[in-house]
Amino acid sequence: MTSRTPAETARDIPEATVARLPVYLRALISLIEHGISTCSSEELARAAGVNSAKLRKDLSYLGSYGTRGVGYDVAYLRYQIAREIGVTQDWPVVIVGIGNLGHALANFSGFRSRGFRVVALLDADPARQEESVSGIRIRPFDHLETIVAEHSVAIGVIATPAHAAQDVADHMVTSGIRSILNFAPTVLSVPEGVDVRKVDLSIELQILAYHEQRKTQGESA
Amino acid sequence: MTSRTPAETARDIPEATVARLPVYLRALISLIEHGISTCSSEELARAAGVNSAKLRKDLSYLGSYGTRGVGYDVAYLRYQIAREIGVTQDWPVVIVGIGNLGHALANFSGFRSRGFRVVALLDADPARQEESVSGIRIRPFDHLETIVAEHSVAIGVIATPAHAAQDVADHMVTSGIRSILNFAPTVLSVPEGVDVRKVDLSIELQILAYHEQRKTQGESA
DNA sequence: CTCGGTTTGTTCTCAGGTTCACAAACTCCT
DNA sequence: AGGAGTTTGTGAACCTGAGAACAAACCGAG
Repeated sequence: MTSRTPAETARDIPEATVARLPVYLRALISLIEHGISTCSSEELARAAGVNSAKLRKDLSYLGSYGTRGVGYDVAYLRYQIAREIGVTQDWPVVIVGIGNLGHALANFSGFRSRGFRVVALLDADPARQEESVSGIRIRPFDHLETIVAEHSVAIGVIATPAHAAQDVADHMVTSGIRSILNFAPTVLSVPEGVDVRKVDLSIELQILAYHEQRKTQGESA
Repeated sequence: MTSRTPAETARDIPEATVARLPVYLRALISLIEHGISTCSSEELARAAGVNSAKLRKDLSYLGSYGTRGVGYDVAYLRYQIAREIGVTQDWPVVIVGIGNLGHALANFSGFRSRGFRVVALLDADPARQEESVSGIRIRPFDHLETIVAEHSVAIGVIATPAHAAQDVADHMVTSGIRSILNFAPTVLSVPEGVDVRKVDLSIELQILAYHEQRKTQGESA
């Protein structure tokens, strides 16, 4: 059987699996670019950096898209995962806080090619509102609500300093944004129903430092 | 009274806890800046965005640094966590790939204040080697091995395009680097004993898109 | 010194995620 | 057509992590 109607496909996929689906998607695209049209779970798993059992179990949550004894049709699986994630059409995104990091994000071509379209760059500093980055003019932060309504923006990116982040998040929520990617090194509090994901550069480094310390510990002693 | 010798303190801290220690550290620093010298697990947990039971359990892996009926001495706990993570002294770091993101990372002041010191910026493109970013000149990529040896660099950051990342990682490993923070959207393969952490902007957005899609699904139907 | 109030550290239980291992299902060759 | 060889999908065991709940330990008042 396996998912006759689209509405029945998405059931309850474990969070850990959801976090890996984009990795599989990227691996599949890479395979396509290399002209590979079929692959086994073993091959795809290697390309994605996981083991094959986990890959197969992850895919089994989406449905039964492989063929036993053969493997997976790369293009077909790619479409199915993209559909499951929801990146078959582009999502409009706004970026708030166009400092160093904001610039880098605005210029990042990967967003465009992976299902996202930057519709606006916002900054509270009037001095920055003269500039434009990769063809998009920087606009005043208080245009947020208008822009969100106009473009049906559902996803916001915060790249401001830490002290401004909570205020930006509050405005995003009142404007109707329900998914936030936060690069500011601070804990955001948002109402129920709003998703926040955090990317924190120095935390990642500190985690590495911890392990590094344990490695070198034995030697120096 | 728990952990006489330093060698006995660090035992086997769960990975999930390690990932949260930097968050606690930041919350403690914030409390210090607000002039708070003592706090309960409840207060610290709120500042860190976790629940208090989890916080207490996490801290219990490090030792017994609180006082029942009172709470935690903020400054003392801050030092203990910093020591556990290993950021009481600065770690030298090199950044390879000084494009948009590399620039942003090089300018990011948070590294400096959180236990890391950027000792070199490297790029393979000779055109970029004229520039200097936040006072550090960009040097040719093949200086890597010399720099790593000279400054005892243990941590490397990759901010190159995807196609160059594996080659950079290989060179880092041969130079003696054993911890890598990878911003390039690709899976790195490294020998045993080398840690890689990955930060992938579009994957984070895709995870948000998945949940966003599920939220809006009910409405549009 | 004792008692009430407070907060930590820890134990126990449960949920979620990973890995193993194998039956089911497919292809290809003879 | 049948059998050998592959590869998927999944049931079950195992491991890691989260949360509730409580005993142990501390403070301060009287």
